Amino acid sequence: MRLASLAAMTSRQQNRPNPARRSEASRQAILTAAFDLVGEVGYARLSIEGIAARAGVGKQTIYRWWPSKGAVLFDALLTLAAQGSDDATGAADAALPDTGDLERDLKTVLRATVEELTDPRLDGMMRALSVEIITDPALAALYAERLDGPMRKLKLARLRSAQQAGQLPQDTDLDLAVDMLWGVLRTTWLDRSRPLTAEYADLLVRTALNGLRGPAHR
Amino acid sequence: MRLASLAAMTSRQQNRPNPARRSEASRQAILTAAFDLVGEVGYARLSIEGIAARAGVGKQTIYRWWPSKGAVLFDALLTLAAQGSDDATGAADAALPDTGDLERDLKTVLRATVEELTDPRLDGMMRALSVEIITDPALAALYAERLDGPMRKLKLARLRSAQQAGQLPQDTDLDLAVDMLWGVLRTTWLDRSRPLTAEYADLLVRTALNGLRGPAHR
Amino acid sequence: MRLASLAAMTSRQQNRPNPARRSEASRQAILTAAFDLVGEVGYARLSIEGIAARAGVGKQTIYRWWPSKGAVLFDALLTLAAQGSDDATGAADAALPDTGDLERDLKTVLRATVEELTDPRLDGMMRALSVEIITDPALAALYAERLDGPMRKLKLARLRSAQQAGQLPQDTDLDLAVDMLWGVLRTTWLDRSRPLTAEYADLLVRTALNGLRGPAHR
Amino acid sequence: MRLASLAAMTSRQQNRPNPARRSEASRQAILTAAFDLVGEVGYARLSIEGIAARAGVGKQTIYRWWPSKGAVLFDALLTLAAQGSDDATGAADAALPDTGDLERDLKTVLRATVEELTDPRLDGMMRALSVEIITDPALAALYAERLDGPMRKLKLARLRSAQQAGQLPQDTDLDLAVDMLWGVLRTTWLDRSRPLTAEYADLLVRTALNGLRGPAHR
DNA sequence: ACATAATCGAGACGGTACGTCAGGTCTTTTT
DNA sequence: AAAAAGACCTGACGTACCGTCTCGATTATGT
Repeated sequence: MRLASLAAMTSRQQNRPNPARRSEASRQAILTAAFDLVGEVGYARLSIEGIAARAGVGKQTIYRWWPSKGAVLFDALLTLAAQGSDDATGAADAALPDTGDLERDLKTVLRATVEELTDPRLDGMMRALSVEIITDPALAALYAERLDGPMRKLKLARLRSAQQAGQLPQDTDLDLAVDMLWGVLRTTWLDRSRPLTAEYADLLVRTALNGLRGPAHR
Repeated sequence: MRLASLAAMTSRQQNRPNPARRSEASRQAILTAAFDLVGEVGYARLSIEGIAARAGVGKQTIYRWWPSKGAVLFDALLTLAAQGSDDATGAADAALPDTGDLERDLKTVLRATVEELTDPRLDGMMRALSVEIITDPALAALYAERLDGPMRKLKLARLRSAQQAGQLPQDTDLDLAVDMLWGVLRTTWLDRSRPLTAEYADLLVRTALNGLRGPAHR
Repeated sequence: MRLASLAAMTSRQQNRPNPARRSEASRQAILTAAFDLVGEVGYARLSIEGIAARAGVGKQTIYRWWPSKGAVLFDALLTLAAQGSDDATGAADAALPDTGDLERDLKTVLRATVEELTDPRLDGMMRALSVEIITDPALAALYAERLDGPMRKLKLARLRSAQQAGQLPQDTDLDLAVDMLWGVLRTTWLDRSRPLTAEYADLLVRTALNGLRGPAHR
Repeated sequence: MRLASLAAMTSRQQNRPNPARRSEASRQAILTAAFDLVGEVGYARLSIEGIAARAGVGKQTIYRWWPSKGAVLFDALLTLAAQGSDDATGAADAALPDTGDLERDLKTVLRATVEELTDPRLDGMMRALSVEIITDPALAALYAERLDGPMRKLKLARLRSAQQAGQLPQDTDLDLAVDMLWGVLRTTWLDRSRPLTAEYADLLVRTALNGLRGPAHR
């Protein structure tokens, strides 16, 4: 899916502005302001006016380019993720660690996720985005495609590799497997039902792999 | 925990009103209006003013007894749940089915949950409440104690019964087990990442019990 | 006019309460609270609820006996005036000073009025009552009859005495004369257009008596 | 005094809005609505919300430009007066009639004032404004400067002219003279103590000029 | 002397309006 | 032509009081 069709999904405006004349400085300022503010005041008190004021930008500049508060947030995270990836050799080549030991690799990755969710800035941002996703199916679809999708691909790739190595059965539903690992983590984080620690990540990986009935003697 | 301490957690007001003089008719009208409206207009467009108008009640009567929109929603669901339980022999005696066959029983229960989440009225209500819980830690605690807590107790009881019957290992983390069943279901529902069907429920139960590595030869 | 007919004018209630059972303590408390509060917070922020709270009285006790905020204020001033008169030999016998020298006597009385209007408590009270009178014709009539009326009688009596003594022409409109003295004073006070001083009172009396054209050579 | 300093007196807001971008249409609509409503429902039931609704304007647009209900009323009257003056040769050139006969001229003017106060719309408006002036000293000052002030100047000019013509003594306090004529009229009107007629105006002028002691033989 | 009925304090209730905040649109001026 | 600025209409917020209405808990007779 290319940018044009994405814009079609995102935008509700008739007289589409000309992206070529867009001010990159304003775009960056808005995204940064949104990210900072959601970390400072939380989702509930985040306002478009606040973002505009913080970014030193007219409100219309936001409304011109984004259809909703959630879209700005979404874009902020997307940009952030892209910048993060740029540190490495590029997003396309990114992959989860594959040492051959599935359990060890999963623990590594889930520990990293736990750490991210513990950062208060990312916590605020992710919660805000979660709210938007729950509320707005269109944004949820966008999220699934642009943010969650690429990540899920990497996860599935790692699991498929394990499947090919005979460490997972051929008939395992890999999408469900992803949910059973990262989905459970996400629920626990959203509900704050237990502290997110490395130990919890480890336990989660072990239990998901072995099942509730426990490890078989292999 | 008794009502007094619950009220202490819920209320932020100084001059606490006298619950003895509370109008039960208004309380019911507000809860019903909130439940109906969240189903009709969705969470984003739900307003206290709207609830008050629909219920034929002054705004102050809502603010007098609930600290936030989320608390009203929460109470609406709680009341609904209580009424639901009253249909049977009473909430106290409620228990999950226990035929001795854990897998079968879990499938029964998760299928029922799937059905509930498919009802558009409950869907709207639960999404609204989820948003509030994500946003407001105080409400999350209340939710954990009053709504999720009792349900979780029943789930844990069923799992413990299986543990005692030797169908689950003694060292299984039962709280994690609950998250691995219902938490995954909740994530899938929140993200709308796949259709919620009875088959999905069955697959989920099977996978969670056996683990991603698949069933062992026992 | 007796109390019964006054009550008939004042009250709008159907089931008239029994005055014999009325709590004198509450009545006093309400009147005092009203008087104190109007001095403290001014007319704009004076509320029935505030009076009730300050008086330690239920709101209904106010609504039962007075038809409006203005009526309470009016009653407070009336009671106060009555108590003031009781210090002397009684309201009925009260009279303005009559030394035979009209100008001197008028100056004495107007200086006293100036002093009263300078007291912040009476100032607040009188302003509040003025507002009510301007707004509510019924209350204005009541005021004219019960408060302004008796005072005006005394003033007219003093002027008539001067008339009989040949100090004022027979055809002088005495009501207008009263307005020309006390009415001008009231306007100046209401508008705060100049400081109210004894000198001003003197000047006013002199000018009103002699006319703008100045004293004739008699 | 220029507009800037007037605004400084009137406004209590921090982030002063930019008057250059003000909507003249909204301003007119608000003033007209206020004037009409005060005539229809009276001062007591006049509300900012009502004015906004009638004017088809957001409440904030009123709060942005006026500090209080009274200020709106005040402005409405001011605008009306300005429009009234524009019918003639302009406000600057306005002057009271000066035929050389002071008594005749004063009677003419006071009769006109009587007529104005008899118009129910102006009556309602003026009563409302009077209430605000009594209550709010800041507004009283504004009134004294912007509405009463200019009128008083004209009155004083006419009286000074009479003084120079030898029709009034040099030492007459002209401000007091104004109060003795228009102030008495105002009191009578506010209290509704007698019907306002042309005859009353004539009597008032005669009595004020000649004094209560009556005309001297000149 | 006691039953009876009304007043009392208290305050919850359905309302209206307050003054504020933000949403999303529109217009003006600057870059 | 986009951007900064911000006025505009709209709608909801949470609060303060309005005047009415129930609640027990005192009185205060009147048989």
